[in-house]
Formats: sequence, structure tokens, C-alpha cells
Amino acid sequence: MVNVSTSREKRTLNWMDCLRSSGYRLTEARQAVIDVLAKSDRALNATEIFDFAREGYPSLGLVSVYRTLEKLEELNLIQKVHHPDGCQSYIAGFTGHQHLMICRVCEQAEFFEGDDLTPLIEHVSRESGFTIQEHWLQFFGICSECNNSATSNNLRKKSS
Amino acid sequence: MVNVSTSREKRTLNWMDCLRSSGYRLTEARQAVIDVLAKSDRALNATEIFDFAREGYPSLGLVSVYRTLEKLEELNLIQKVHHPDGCQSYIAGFTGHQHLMICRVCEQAEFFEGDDLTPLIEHVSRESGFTIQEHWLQFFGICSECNNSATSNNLRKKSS
DNA sequence: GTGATTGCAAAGCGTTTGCACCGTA
DNA sequence: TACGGTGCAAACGCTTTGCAATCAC
Repeated sequence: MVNVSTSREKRTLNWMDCLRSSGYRLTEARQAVIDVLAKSDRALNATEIFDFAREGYPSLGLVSVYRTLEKLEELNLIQKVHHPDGCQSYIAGFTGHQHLMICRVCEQAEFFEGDDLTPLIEHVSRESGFTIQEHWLQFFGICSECNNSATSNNLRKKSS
Repeated sequence: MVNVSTSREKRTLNWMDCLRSSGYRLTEARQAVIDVLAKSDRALNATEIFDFAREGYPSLGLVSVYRTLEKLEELNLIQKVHHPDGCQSYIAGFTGHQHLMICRVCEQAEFFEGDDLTPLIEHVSRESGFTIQEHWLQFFGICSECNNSATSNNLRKKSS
């Protein structure tokens, strides 16, 4: 089990390095976006990132958020999160193949290893003749913190 | 392994009954949409359904497609399919919890049972303290037909 | 200096809503 | 006949594109 908070502090700098070494320039707009995403343990959508980032860099444009997200995703630094209602958000990602578990109360996300999926994939592949190239697995539920909060009568449900 | 082509012929009539018994009226617009979806073994998006359905019922409006989809989904007759690029489509669904396997060449979809997922869910749940309420699993790959076509030099790749 | 990057405005796309008319029950 | 359903047009939200100004290198 890997928690997204791991080395969150260094992430901002790592991402900057990664952008620079890929030939991209380090601008204030990009820094503002990176700051927000690198520090969040929730998946955020473009507008949320825009709003948070503007607090520190008010002249930021929404377009720059989208363009920065594009590059971060291309460099595999962030990962798209799909929600059942279709809207998309973004979260800091790790290397390798990871699956997401999303809390419906606080929207915090945790990664988990899904290696146990291999037998299922092999089984299904053999039975169907399908060549399975990629899989997509997400869990939705309530994280331990929100479970505790609920039982200790201290609901933190977001009003979104 | 359950193939979507199973009893596809009867499906149109079943869906009509289901709509009627739920208090909805049977209109030409709804029939046109249902005909298309019930006969397709691909997941179709709203525009595709609109285009196909208009062939048989030219006065159909796109809005009616959306409104019919809403009702069919509410009655669990169809199921939303999420694509990696974020766009949504719809496919005839079965009762119970089923997972999708989508061919990237012909876009045909097959359902598979994902019961083997339970141990993984329990394992992850125990380790993380997460209460997992719902999961979402989709496979992407190449179906047996398209595999064969490719090897027999008879590619049927769609030009979408 | 120069070319990548920016923010604005506007266009684009898929979806939803308001509304008067229509057709099913 | 009544009211659920329709299609049109327009609004909507999110995302992308065109463009001149700007800024990192």
C-alpha cells in the first residue's frame, strides 16, 4: 500500500527538474499549477486547480492549467481520474501501473497495487480469445479516516 | 463468458415492455433509439445512436436520444461505457454486475464475470481500512475476430 | 534576441434546458 | 382529452484554438 503523501514535499522540485530536462521552460504559471497538484492528496479537476493556483498567482489563466496538465500527463507525472458521472480530474501519479481507490466523502485518493489481477486477466483472455492490452480498475468507497469520523460523530462531508 | 449477441432479437420487445410497465409511453422516437442500441454489439455514443436511428426515423431529434438513454439507464437496460479519452458511450447491459472488455479495432464489447475480483477487494480493503462500495473494471484489447483478421491479412480497422 | 509560453477571447463540442406543439394512452 | 413526450433553439460547462504580447533561456 503506497500513500500519496509519500515525499510530497520533494515532488514539486522533481517535477520542475523533469520539465526542464524534457526541454520545457519553467514558468510561474507552471509552478503554480504544479504546486497545487503536487501537494494535493485529492484528485482535482481543471477548475479546482485553477482556483487554488490563482490564490498564489492571480494572473494565471485557465488555458495554462490545461496546457500544463497536458505536459505533466505526457511525462507521466500525473494521472487522469475518471469519475462515474464522466467528469475528469487529475492526481499526482507514481511510476508503474497503479490503481486508484477514491473516497466518496473526502475525495482523497489512494493507490493500490493490482498485481493480483493477472490471473483474472489470463483467465478471461483464454476463455474469450481477447488479447488484453490494458486494464482499468478503480475502487470507490469510504476511506478509513472518514469511516472513523462518521462513527465518532464528526462528519467532514464536503458540501460540493 | 456471456456474449452480447445473446437474445438480441428479443431485446427490443423486452425493453418496450419494461418501459411500458414502468409507466413510460411507447413512442416512435424511443423505438428508433432502442432498435439501434438493442441490435448493436458495440458501445455507441449519443451522436452515433442519433445518426443510425435517423436512418429509420428521420425526424428524430438528438435531445430525444439523450432523454431515452437516461430512461434506459435508469431501468438498468443499458450501461455507460467510459473511454480512456473521457468520452462516453452506451451499450446494452445485462442484469447483475458485469465488466466490459472492449476491442480497440472493431470496438465490439463483451461482458465478462469479474467475481474473481472479490479476494483482491477484500485484501485491499483490509490493508487500507477503506470500505469499498463499488468497483469499476474495464479491459481494452483486441478481440479474437480482429486478431484472426489481422493474421489473415484482412484488417477491418475502422477509420474513426 | 528569439522562440516557447502566456492570457484573453472566441470557437468548439457534447450535453441540458425552455418552450410550444404533438401524439400516446 | 390530458399530459407525457417531442423537436427546435438556445444555453450551458468544459476544453481547445487563434493570436498578439510576454518572458525564460
